[in-house]
Amino acid sequence: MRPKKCEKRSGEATRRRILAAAVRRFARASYEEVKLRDIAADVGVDVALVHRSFGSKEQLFAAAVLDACPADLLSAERGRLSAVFANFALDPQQGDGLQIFVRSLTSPQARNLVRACCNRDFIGPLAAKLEGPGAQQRAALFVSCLIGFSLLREVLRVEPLLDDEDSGPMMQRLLAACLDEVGPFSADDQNSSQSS
Amino acid sequence: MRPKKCEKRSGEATRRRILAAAVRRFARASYEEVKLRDIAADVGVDVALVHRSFGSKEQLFAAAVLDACPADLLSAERGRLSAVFANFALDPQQGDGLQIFVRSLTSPQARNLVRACCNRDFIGPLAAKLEGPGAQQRAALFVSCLIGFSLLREVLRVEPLLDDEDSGPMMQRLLAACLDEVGPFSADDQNSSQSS
DNA sequence: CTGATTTGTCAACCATTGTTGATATCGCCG
DNA sequence: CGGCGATATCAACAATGGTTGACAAATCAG
Repeated sequence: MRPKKCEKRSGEATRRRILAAAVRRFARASYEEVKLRDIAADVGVDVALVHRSFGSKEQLFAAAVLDACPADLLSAERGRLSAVFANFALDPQQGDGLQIFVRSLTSPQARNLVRACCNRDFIGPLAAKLEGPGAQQRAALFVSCLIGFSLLREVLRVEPLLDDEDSGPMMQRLLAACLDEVGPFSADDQNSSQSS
Repeated sequence: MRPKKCEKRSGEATRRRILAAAVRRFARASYEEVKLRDIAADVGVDVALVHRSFGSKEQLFAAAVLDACPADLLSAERGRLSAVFANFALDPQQGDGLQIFVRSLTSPQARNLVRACCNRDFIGPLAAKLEGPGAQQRAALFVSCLIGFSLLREVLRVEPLLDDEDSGPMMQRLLAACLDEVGPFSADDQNSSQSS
């Protein structure tokens, strides 16, 4: 039987430290770039411990994604979503949640997991807050803008997007346009149905 | 010295076939996923030849990016940019140009090259077509939307974005909004053309 | 034909990296 | 103390994949 007051010596504590280090690494480099040995070095333990603590690199990555997922972002009320997300996109330090997504988007090992997270934790809840036709599509477009922006800004570091003063309002208006689809977007697609 | 009318037997021809195979591979998988041995198998030659023909994997990738860069996209006149790009984003077969970008965005070996290409071949010319303040920023935002959309649609295959009927007009309006952004995403622009 | 140059192949190298099994060490219980 | 389980280390494995050098074969000059 497992001890109840246990987890004293280390155990769960080091596991958490490993997870934290993994989140930091995965948020700053792609899946392939991150080596288990680097994470181990961050924590100060052996590679084997990192591996054994989570089973495999993929499982560690999965745990990191779940741990860093900024679920609270979506608690913002409908009218403030664009502002909240725009600020979020501008501040990479605020959370590694989006970065860990963006960095690993093109990694084959991470793709399925990232897609699931993207649907479940972003597009789904977002669409639930929107009304009107094409809620799913608009939510997905919203997320794609957010990710594209973060990608060019944080990963590629494209210069025109680095300035917060300029990018902030612009980004917010763009996101609002995705959501409020009444204005520039609506036109006449009443016929379109929300599939799936 | 090299023969003048030469390049008949193989030489340059196989080099081209290798490059074509590389473009196809790099457009469908990330830098790390693509193995030189796969490209060699596509063409029907040995790995060593692929390597020796281009010097290294990185140089081959660079050649592929340059080869696939859809520079002609920007020849569209100002009023049709959003339509042209929206259609382009919807049709992955039309060219591997955008895909090869999107796939390799997060690859460390490709990052510098991709950023350079992104600035030189997309944002720069695009900004030159825009007037008003923040042309660079709007062009960058335009490209980020395009890339984010392509990423979620083609790489991640997020469902709500897969339907051309829904995504097409939506994407076009979003891109137009990036370009026209004189005020707060002017509410009424019915000038956009529904093409194709 | 002979020899040199290009074009291509074969096998091996080498570094990287996730993974695994044997082993030591610490905390605890009887 | 002596054993037990969790914790952690070490060394080694195995597979991958880019790279390299020696060599065969085709092409062309003379």
